[in-house]
Amino acid sequence: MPHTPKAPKKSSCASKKQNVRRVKASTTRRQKVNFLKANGEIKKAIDKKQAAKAAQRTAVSKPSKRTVKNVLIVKGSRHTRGSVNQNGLLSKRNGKGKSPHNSVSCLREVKSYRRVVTKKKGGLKIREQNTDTKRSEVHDPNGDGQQKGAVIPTGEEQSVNISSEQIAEDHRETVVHNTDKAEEETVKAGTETVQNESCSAPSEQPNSAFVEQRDPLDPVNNVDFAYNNNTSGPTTPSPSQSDKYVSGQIEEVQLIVPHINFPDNSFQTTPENSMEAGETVASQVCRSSNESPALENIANAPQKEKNEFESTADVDTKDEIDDAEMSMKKEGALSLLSLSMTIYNSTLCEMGRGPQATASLSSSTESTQSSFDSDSESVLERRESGNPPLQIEDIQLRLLQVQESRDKKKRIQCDVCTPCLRKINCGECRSCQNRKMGHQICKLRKCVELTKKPHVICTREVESEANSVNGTSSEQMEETCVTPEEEAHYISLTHNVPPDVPTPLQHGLLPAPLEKEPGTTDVLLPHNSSLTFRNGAEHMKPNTERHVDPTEPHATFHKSTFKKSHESESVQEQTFPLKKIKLEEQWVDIDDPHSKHLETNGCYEDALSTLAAVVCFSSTDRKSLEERLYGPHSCLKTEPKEEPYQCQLNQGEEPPQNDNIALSLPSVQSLVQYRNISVDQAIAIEALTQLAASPQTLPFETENQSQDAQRVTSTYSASSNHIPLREAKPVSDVFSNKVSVISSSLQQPSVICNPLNRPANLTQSQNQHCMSTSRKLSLKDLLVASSECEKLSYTAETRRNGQALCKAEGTFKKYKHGEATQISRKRDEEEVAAQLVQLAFMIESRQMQLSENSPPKGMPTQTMKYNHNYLGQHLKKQRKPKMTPSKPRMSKKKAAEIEGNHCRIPLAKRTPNRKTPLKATIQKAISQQKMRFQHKRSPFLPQAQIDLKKYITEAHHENRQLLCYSNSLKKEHFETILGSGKQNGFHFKYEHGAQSHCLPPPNGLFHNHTNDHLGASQWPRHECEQQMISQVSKTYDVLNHGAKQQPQQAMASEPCKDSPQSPGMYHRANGFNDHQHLHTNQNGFYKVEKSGGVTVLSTSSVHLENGDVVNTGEQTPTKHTINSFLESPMRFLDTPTKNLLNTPSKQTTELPSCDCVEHVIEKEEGPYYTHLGSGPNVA
DNA sequence: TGTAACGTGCGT
DNA sequence: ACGCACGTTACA
Ligand SMILES: [Zn+2]
Ligand SMILES: [Zn+2]
Repeated sequence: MPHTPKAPKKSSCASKKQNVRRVKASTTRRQKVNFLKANGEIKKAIDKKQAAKAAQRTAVSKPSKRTVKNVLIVKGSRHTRGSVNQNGLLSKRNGKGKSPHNSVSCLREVKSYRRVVTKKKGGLKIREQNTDTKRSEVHDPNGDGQQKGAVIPTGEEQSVNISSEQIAEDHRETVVHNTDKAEEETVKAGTETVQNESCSAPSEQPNSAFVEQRDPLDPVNNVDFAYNNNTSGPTTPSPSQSDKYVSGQIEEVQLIVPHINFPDNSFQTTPENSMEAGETVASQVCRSSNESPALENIANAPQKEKNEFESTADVDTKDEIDDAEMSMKKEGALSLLSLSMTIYNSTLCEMGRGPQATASLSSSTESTQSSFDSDSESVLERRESGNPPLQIEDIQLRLLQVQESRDKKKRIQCDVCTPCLRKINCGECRSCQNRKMGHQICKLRKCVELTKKPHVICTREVESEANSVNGTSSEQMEETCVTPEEEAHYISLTHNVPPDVPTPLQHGLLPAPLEKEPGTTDVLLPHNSSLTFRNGAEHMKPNTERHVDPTEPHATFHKSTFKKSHESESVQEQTFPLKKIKLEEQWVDIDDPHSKHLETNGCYEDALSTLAAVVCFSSTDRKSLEERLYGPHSCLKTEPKEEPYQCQLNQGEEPPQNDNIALSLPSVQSLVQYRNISVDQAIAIEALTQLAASPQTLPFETENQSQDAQRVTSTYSASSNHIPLREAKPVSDVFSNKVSVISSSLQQPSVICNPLNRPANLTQSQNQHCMSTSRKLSLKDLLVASSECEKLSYTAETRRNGQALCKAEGTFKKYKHGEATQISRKRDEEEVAAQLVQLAFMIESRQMQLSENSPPKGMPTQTMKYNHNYLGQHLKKQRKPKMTPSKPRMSKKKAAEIEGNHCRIPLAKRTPNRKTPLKATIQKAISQQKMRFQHKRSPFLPQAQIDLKKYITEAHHENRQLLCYSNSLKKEHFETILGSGKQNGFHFKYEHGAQSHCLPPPNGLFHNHTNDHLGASQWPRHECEQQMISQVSKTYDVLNHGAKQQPQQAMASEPCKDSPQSPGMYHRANGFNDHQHLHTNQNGFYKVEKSGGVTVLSTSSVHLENGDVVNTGEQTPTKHTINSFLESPMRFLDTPTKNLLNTPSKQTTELPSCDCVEHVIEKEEGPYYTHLGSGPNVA
């Protein structure tokens, strides 16, 4: 007794409220209003008729609610929704679509049934009475007795009423629903109020029908059957039953449960219920044979009713029920229930009640279902099922669990995506303006994940990622970044993806060498995924499986992988959700060891060797290198290098040679001897030369190699990155952000250039080694001295390269392998040459610096980017690498001079290219064109480069300034570099996610820049300035802004010393902040481009030359600057990035006070490119 | 309990 | 698709 009233009351209350709301809304809105009104009226009428009792009101309210619900589906209170959903589920089972519609349809159907029933039965009065009594009962437990009395006469009703209040409740509910439905019907029909009543009766009708049906069958018998069935449970349901189950398992389940319960509690009633249910089932079955549609309708209707009942009964129960239903449907955990149901049904069917009852049964079933739906628990409790309860309970528990597990409930913001990161409502969007009514978060803040559909997420996410990748828009990247889950999926996908990716690019072109080894393919996979970098690197050889695991993803994943990588980075920055973390963790885990190895072991040489190997050798070599690196870390260092290299060379040469790069030992040896170069260097040189010879193949190879190298390096850097990424956030959000940004930027920009650049870088590194060796500076020494720093830098570069490669790959794939590859090849060649030269310089500079050991500052951009990851961990290390970059810049200058614009242009182009893929295809086209021009130029052979380097190196110090493409640029460089470094970092950190994407063209470039900056800082500012050529692009604004503060400070310290330019630098930086592309000098090109929201930083490492020449003494100031950058960039970035984000405008707002800057800016504005690189390009 | 936001459906 | 409105939920 008490149970019944309570539930209804609750429901009624809720329903009332809902009704009110609904009414309001409905009035304003839709047809519903009409229905509601009609319903309300009808309800009222019914209520009046039904009972003068006050309790009736409640009943009325219920019915009204119900009606509302029925109608409602329209507005549908949640409950109704839930019911609707349930209905929908049921309907879905039946094949119907959405719950609301279904519910509506169900209602209609129900109505029809009712009508039919009423017509058939003709015992409307009784039914009405029943309904009334039921209602009264609902309102008043006492009513039950009345009802019972009333019901009793009907017979079936007796069983129902008598059986228990619970049953009565169920019936009541059903009745009410029926009434409601009837009302609705009346409303719809508009004419037949009587029918409505009759309809109300119809709800009872089922009962009557049951009675009729029952008449033949004794309820007891039914009950017995039910019990038997239940107990026997196993009794195989008739095939028809199975069919039913299939069609509507949930309903059946629900029905079953109630049946079970009923039998337990009330003998007759239970039997009735069971009978009903069984009948319904049977009827359905029977009908199904005859009238499948009708059955469906019926089933739906009952379901709806059930839902309604449930809603009325208890909201909570409803929800649960809904969930349970959902779970039931999905999981089929309810199989037990279904079995019982089937049993019942079968028994019922056997009983022969079937078909007729169907209509009535449907209603009855509905009632039963509804009761069950309302709450299996509540129902159980109410009904107090004895034996069955256990099963039921189990079932319920299962259901609950399922529900819980499946709980639809609200999803929560990912807190990772850019929108989620936004904490301020725009106040302009409709959501903001209409928040009260809309209850929606600011559109700008709406989580990307939430915008996605819940279930499909994985695929969609991947797709989205892929799209984003394709789109290359920073936004997409950011968006894709994404949901942790998605990320996880992505990651997995990415892992899978990489393999795919490699196949097209790597495999297609250079596959042979890499592929030769089985692992290579796997390796490729990691390569493919920029994200995986480290993982890839690490995994590449050893952990191919890991990558393989992900194989799930498809080609599209490549993109996704890139995105993922970005995302992962970004995610990491943002504090990825667990899922993301998981994925990341994998990477990290993988990376970590590498990083450890790298760090712990002076693998630096290995890294170089690996780079060389990568460049020169096939994946196998790489693997060997990796193994060496990882396994014999210590060994890997300088001394062992040669051996491993040799081995690698031998190994690698053989396979790779086949492809393109076969390195000739004699040549290598000759190189070694002739030039006093280490074997590694010689190998690298040869590789470079070969690459130059076979540019086309090179790109792929280079890419592959670069990827590998990146992987390797990435493993180093990545490991650091991964760790930092995780930790980075806590350590410094900026760093992490930067990293992510950087990575993203790198990836995108790198897309075209990176692959080439990387190889170039690698080659450069090798060349550098050679150079260094030639210079007599042993890489080992350098490595040892600056092993960490260099490692970091290299790793960073490699990472960048890897990322870039990944991106590039992705872009290539996306765009068109052929074109991209060709271009990339040309670019690669040119870049490689330039990079080689730069590298040589870098190496030299490093050596110089190493002696000095003050490079860390130099890390600027690259270090910033990569280091960001590291930063927290390894700032110092980064600094050292910085030194190296500075050299490259010098080398670049020299190269530029020697080569002409090749290096520069390629870099510039690269950067633009990178940019282009990301943001604007136009830019890409332009850049590509430029690149093409540049590429046309023959790449520098390593030897030639070395020679050049020698000359250059000799003249470097003297010529450095000269080398500096533009003196003014130099100043700018400092500023830009500093600013860029800082800015980049900041931008990346802050903006990267949203808008700006730093596209570090060549890995080296950024590093170089950073390094240069550092080096510059270290070195005499003058030199730095000279060296530094900053191209200011709109993007610079942000960077500059970011840089402004720190750089200014740092710069102030340095530049002031060096020259008046420094102030200009500051100004510039400030000015640049607005929107400008900073282009660094030959040494390092900084290109910061902002297109819309994306900011791309392309940096060519400033050459050490400056640093080499002097700077050591002054490095400290740069350190400060660097430190300030690292530290302060966050600050700077915040505002600028925010500003940028807010106003991605390409405002060329304030040009730097310095004329130079302005000039640069002007020039740059058009092409974005740096004067050095872009100068020609732009020009 | 109140707020913010998700989920849903409908309408356009 | 987008917006609107509602109901509901998650969270504080
Ligand atoms: Zn808003
Ligand atoms: Zn989000």
